[in-house]
Amino acid sequence: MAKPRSSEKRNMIFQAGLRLFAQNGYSKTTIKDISTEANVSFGTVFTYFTNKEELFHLCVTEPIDEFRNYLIEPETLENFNLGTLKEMVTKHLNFFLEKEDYLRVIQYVIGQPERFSETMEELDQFSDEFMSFIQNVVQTGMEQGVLPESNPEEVGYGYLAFLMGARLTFTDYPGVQLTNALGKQAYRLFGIGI
Amino acid sequence: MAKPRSSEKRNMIFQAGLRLFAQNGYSKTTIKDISTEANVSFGTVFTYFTNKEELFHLCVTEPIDEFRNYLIEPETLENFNLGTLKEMVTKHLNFFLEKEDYLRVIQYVIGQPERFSETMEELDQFSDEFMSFIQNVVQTGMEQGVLPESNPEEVGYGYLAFLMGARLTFTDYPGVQLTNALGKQAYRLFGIGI
Amino acid sequence: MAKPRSSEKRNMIFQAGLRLFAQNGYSKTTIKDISTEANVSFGTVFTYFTNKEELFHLCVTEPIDEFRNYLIEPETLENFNLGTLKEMVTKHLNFFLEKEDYLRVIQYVIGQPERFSETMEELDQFSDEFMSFIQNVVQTGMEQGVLPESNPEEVGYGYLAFLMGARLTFTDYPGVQLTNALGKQAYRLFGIGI
Amino acid sequence: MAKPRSSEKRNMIFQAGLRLFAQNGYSKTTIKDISTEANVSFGTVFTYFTNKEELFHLCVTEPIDEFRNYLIEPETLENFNLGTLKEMVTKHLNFFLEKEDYLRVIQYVIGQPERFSETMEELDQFSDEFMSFIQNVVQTGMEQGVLPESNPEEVGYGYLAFLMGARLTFTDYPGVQLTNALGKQAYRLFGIGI
DNA sequence: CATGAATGAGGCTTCATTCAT
DNA sequence: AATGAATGAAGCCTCATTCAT
Repeated sequence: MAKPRSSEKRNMIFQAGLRLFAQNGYSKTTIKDISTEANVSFGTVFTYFTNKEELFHLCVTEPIDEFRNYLIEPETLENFNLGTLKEMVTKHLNFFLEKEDYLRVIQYVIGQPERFSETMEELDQFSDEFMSFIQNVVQTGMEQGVLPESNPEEVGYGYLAFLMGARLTFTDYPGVQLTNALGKQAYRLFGIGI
Repeated sequence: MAKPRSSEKRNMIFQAGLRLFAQNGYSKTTIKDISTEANVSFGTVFTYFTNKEELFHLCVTEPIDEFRNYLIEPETLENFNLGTLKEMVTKHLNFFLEKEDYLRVIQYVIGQPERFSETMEELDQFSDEFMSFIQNVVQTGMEQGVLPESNPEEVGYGYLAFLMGARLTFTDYPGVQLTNALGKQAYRLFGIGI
Repeated sequence: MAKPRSSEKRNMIFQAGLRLFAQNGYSKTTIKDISTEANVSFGTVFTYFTNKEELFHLCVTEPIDEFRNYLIEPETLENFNLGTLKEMVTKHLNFFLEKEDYLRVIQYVIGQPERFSETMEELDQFSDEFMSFIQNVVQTGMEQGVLPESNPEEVGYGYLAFLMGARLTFTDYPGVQLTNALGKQAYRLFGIGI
Repeated sequence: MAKPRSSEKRNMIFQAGLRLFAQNGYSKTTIKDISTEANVSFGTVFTYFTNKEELFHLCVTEPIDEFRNYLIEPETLENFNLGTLKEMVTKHLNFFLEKEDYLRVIQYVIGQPERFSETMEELDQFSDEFMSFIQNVVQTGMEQGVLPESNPEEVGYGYLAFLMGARLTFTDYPGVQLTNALGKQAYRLFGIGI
């Protein structure tokens, strides 16, 4: 009963699931919808995923590793200055604004933590890691005199809230323009006036 | 066919609907769940609401007016200084952190705008009003020399994103502590304390 | 619990029921529909009729007596000639073509005899009476040399079938024209060529 | 989404639907009833038919083609005489008396034309074709001196009414006997034996 | 008598999952 | 591995009937 871990078709189904779960939520999305979107027959979905719940869980959790590597860059800490900070912020904002489908399902899960508790746990863990990284950034920035006196925890809270909200709040807006506008505000959260 | 607009039972159902939609989303929430939670029989739900969809739509849109009056205070503009600004921010944060159920359903809708397009429209309209109010606040603050040079639109974007994200991101955290922490960050978005 | 036998409102409800049962059948017609059509409140229907089933049964059976008197005229037998026969046929045809609503519900019941067995019995009884009357007419006509040699039973069968079919088959056609056309055919069933 | 057009099971469901719709009408007949009668699971009905309404519509309209071929025989016109006419009448009567289930649903639809307007249209079309065929028969019969002077349209009306009524009126009667009795009356409608 | 809110049984339909091919 | 017909549990909604006002 072991499901194949990788294959062309599995990926098609996975992407289709991600897209549709993001757009319509869990219950509204049907296996039929997914199979159609993936150009795959109905039964094939069950060849690669045990059931709908597992597919959803994997759509949310599988990409976490990739994103961890992308969003948490130790180099930022090693070689810290205003330039690397701004690069980091831009990277974060772009990611949150571009990975629309993925962020949506994440927000979907976060919005119903009791319902998807198991999935939520894995997200929480990543969220903690990310927050802790940001706090490190703030700490480092303060120590090096690049950032003003701040409470690293508070900055972390605010920054994460800001990033999540950006994705949630501005669905239709053109990306680049928004990145610039929100970028300035993000710097302000770190205490940088420009 | 005309459904009674107000009654003890209607309100029970409404509140139960809001609570459950917030917790489990639209599809997962059943009319049976709602009627049980409201201590009302199954059929009674349909005495007050045409169908599930309408109940959901009303759960999202009916409170808007009340919140408009609460969140958009023209007095803030008439008598503007750092104190009134901080009061406003505190009020906003408290609201976004306390009206948990309501904010969750709003975020649920925003996360699936195509699915709930009609409901989304009414939310968008309110969001525009709110953003425009914030921009007025920034403009007034700048004119009076209370706020530093800023792009009002950018501050509006950032502030709204921040508020929405606050609610979404920190579900379990104790309110007061978080209000303080996030409050400082909110001021920073207006350019205060940088 | 005795229901009032006659009243302005009862009659309104009765007529509305007849009309709607004729148009939409039993199950599709709701008490709400009937009360609305009768300009009466919902609950009032139950003031005059025990339940829906009884209302339907009465809509079909109550008018029978009136129609018996109209359709079965002993005078036709007492003073028989071609003229009275033609008068009778015209009367019958007009009745079957004009009492649209009533004939429709009758045909509705006849079409589902197992479903409305009790109601059907009363209709059957009337149908027997009517058939027997027609056989008498034929017998009398033959004895008086007005009608050709015929099997009275067969004429009765055919004539009733013809009348019922007329009502069923030609819903939209203009009455007078049809009465003339079908009248000639009815005479033929009695063996009269014109 | 495409439903299989033919299969053992589809046919079982179709026949069961026809039988039950004929016996109890549309609303009273449940999908559960049909599936049970067809020895099929509940859900299987929806594998072959989109919904109840479509099943009903098809029960009424699908057999039309077959019956068109059976009831409308051009040969009757090509080789016309009293014998072929009587054969035709017998054929028609047998059909109307034997296809009990099918005729009942037809009459059910005709009795509620507003309710089943789409289905009714297809029936009307066939009815026109049939009537036109009968008129041709009468015209031909007159031209060949086999039938007396008649108004073909009137004969058509009367004959169709007669056939429809035969089925409706005599539900319980033994077929053969009735065919003979009604046969004679049918000839009379064509002006034969008067 | 008149009214209509309250109730819940019952029907249609959807859809995840199974399984034979 | 791939397919899709078969299944039936579960949800929404309708509506006859009751009953308190």
